[in-house]
Order: sequence, then C-alpha cells, then structure tokens
Amino acid sequence: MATRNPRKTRSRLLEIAFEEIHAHGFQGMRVDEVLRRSGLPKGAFYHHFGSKRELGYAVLEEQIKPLVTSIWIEPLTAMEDPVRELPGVLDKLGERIPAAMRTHGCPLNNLAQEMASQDEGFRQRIAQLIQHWIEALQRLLEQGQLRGFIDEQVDCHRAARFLIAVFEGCIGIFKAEGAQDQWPACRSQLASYLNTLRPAIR
Amino acid sequence: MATRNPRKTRSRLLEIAFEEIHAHGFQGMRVDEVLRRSGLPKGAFYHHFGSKRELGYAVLEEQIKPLVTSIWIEPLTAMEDPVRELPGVLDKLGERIPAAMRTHGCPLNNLAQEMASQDEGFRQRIAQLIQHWIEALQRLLEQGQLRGFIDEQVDCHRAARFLIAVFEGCIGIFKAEGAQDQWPACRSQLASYLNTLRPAIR
DNA sequence: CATAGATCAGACGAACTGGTCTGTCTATAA
DNA sequence: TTATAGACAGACCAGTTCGTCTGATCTATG
Repeated sequence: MATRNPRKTRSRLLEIAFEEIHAHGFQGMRVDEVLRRSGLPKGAFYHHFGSKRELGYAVLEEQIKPLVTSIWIEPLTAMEDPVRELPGVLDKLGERIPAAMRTHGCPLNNLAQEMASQDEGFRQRIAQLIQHWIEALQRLLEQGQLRGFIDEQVDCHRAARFLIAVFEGCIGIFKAEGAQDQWPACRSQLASYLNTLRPAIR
Repeated sequence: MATRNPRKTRSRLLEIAFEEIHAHGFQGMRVDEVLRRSGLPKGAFYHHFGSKRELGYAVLEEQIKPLVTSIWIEPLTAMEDPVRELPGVLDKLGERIPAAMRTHGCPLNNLAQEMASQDEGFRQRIAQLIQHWIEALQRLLEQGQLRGFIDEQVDCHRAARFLIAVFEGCIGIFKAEGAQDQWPACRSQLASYLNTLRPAIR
C-alpha cells in the first residue's frame, strides 16, 4: 500500500461510491461494500465523510455534476443551428456512452427519482443541477434565435426544459424495456419537435 | 376486529404496501412498517406473500397495473382527434390527480427506474406494462390516422412510445424541481409535437 | 359434529447496517 | 528533534430487517 494520500483516498471513495449508487441507488448502496471494494477500513471513511448522506451529497456535487457537464452540457454548446445539429450530436453521444450508463440509465435521473421526495438536501442539489442544465440549453437555443434558426416567439426556457424531459424520459424507457438501442426510434420524433422551433413563414 | 377475511387481509396489505413503495421506493419500503400500519402480525404477511419481492411483484400487477390502466389508458381511448384533444385531456387528468402522485411522481416510473436494472422479474413485468400502455396509445393514433387526423406516414408505435417518454420525463422533472404545477410549460411544447403528426399538405 | 386445511398471531433469530470509539501512524513546522 | 494535527485502522455496538417457527383459531366440507 502506498503512503498516505488523503486526496486520493477521498476521491477513490467517491468514485466507488458513485458506481455503487449508480448500480443500486443511494438507499441500496452499502457503506461496507464501498469499504470492501476500496480496501479501506471504516475509520478512513468516517474521517472523510460525516455520514452516508454526506457522501451522497459529495457524489452528486463532485462526480455527477462534472459528468453531466462533460456529457450533456459541453458537447451541446458548440452548435450553430441546434435544430439541425442536435439529433446528430445525440447520435454521437449515444455511441460513446459507457456500458454502465446503458444498463443503469442516467445517474442524475436515477438519483432524482429516488431521492427528490425523500430528502430535501438531495432535492435541492438535484434541482440546482437541472436548472444549470436547462439554462445551458436555453442559451444555446437563444443563440440559434439570434442567428435566425429559431422563431422569435419560442420560449427558450420552456423548450430547453422540455428537451431535457424528453432526454430523461427516453433514457428511462430504454432502461425499463431493457432495449440496447431504441434511440433511433425516438430520434425522428425529437427531430420533428425541433422543427417546430423553426421560424414561422410570415 | 372483524372475523377472518383472507381476501380483505391480502388486499389491505397490498394497498398499504403500494403506498409505502410509492413513498420510499421498493428497497426503502419496510415490511415491518406495512405490518405496523395494517395492524397485522408477521404470520399473516408471510402467509399471503412468500417474500418481500413477491409482494413487490403483486403490488405491480394488482395495484399499479390497474392504476395505470384507469389513469393513463382508459381516459385516452375515447378521443376522436388525439392531436387536438390530448393536451386538454392531460389538463383534466392533472387536475384531479391525488397529492401523493404530485410529490412522489409516477409509481410505475419510480419502480422502473429503481428496479429495472436490479431485478429481472421487476424489469420484465414493468416492460410488459409499458408495452401494454404503448400499444393502447398506438391504437388511438392509428384510429386518428384512419379518420384522417394524422398523416399516413407516421409510425404510430414510435410516436406512442415517444409520447410516454415525454409524459414520464415531464413528471420526473416536476418532481425533481419540487414544482407544484409546471405542466402548462410542457403542455405547449407537447402540442407543438402533436401538430407534427398532422397530414402533410401534398 | 369432527376434522383438515387455511388463516392468523407473534416471539424469535441471524445477518446486516450505519455509525462510534480508542488508538496508531505519518508528515511537517517549530 | 519533537510537538501536533491530520489521516487512517479496525474492533465494537445498537438498532434494524427480512424471514422462520410454533401454535392458536377459524371455516369449509363430509
């Protein structure tokens, strides 16, 4: 075993906890199992985290938040014409997504559905992250509006929120169906919706 | 306490278990709490159900399935023109939905997200129920197609699946946001999508 | 009316779970 | 060199959880 490295210890705990929460939910995640997998004893854990719940918050802030940013926010900010490009970007995104994401679904959505009505601390952090996501998409749509790709009348905040609901809803259905890749079936429907954002012919 | 009534005992257990699962998830539901609330002892429970998991399956089949049917399938089958009427039907549906549904979300979706990748028995039963739901919506759309309200080119199965993903996605977002009623914000977006199903002008 | 099987009653147990407590080790600054 | 604070180690604990076991009681049926 290497010499002491509190930062690494903490992040290792966090990474394994993320995987366990993703696989079994927060309530299904066992502190002892995280310990077993990390090879660390109880003391180390409760030195870094005050409680299981606090660990959950940390996983949300330090693992899930960056993940959502890198997967769902950054790739979407570089589009000129969202209506035309979004389906293609989602295609690529779907191709290089890790296996765990396919079987267990979106970590954020899982946690949201499980914990939002269970623990106010979770709910607030999740709501904040979703808000952040909505606003990023909203800005993208507003840029498209300025460029004339999207109708001026469109409420970009509502459209962004709806798009995210569609993403999460589709991922959820795929997971329930156990279907490997039903995305193409939803892709065309999403494209149809996106087209309604086009400027109306006046 | 009244005389023995195995049927009533079983259904009472089932009703309370449904509420507990809806409120805390399947893993978070405690057999002892169901017992405490029902006033019944352990023996009664394990006479009617072989295990906690079996109870979960029974709740899915005997509580959630009829609920989904009465809330999401039956009200939707009586529409002439789905594109025009669906938003309004959803409005009414949203108004008379019980409080527990608002705070805890859709019982089916909750169970799906929690258990689909956890237990194959749950996953199969959930997938079957969703399939049933998709097919009912699909038939509705196909009728609309026959009546000329929907374009012949529309793949009604895909459209139905997409609609359900949208429903579940929106409900999930509302729950995470803790927002009482953000439905109007999604309603208009949904209406836009529905309009894309209209016959194209040829 | 006898009796067998269904239905309930609840004490009990074994495994598990989150969390605590005391002690030890190690890097670093004085 | 040594004092100190942070970083582990791991035994231990109290409460919980699902499930079992033995009996009691009811009810349908011959």
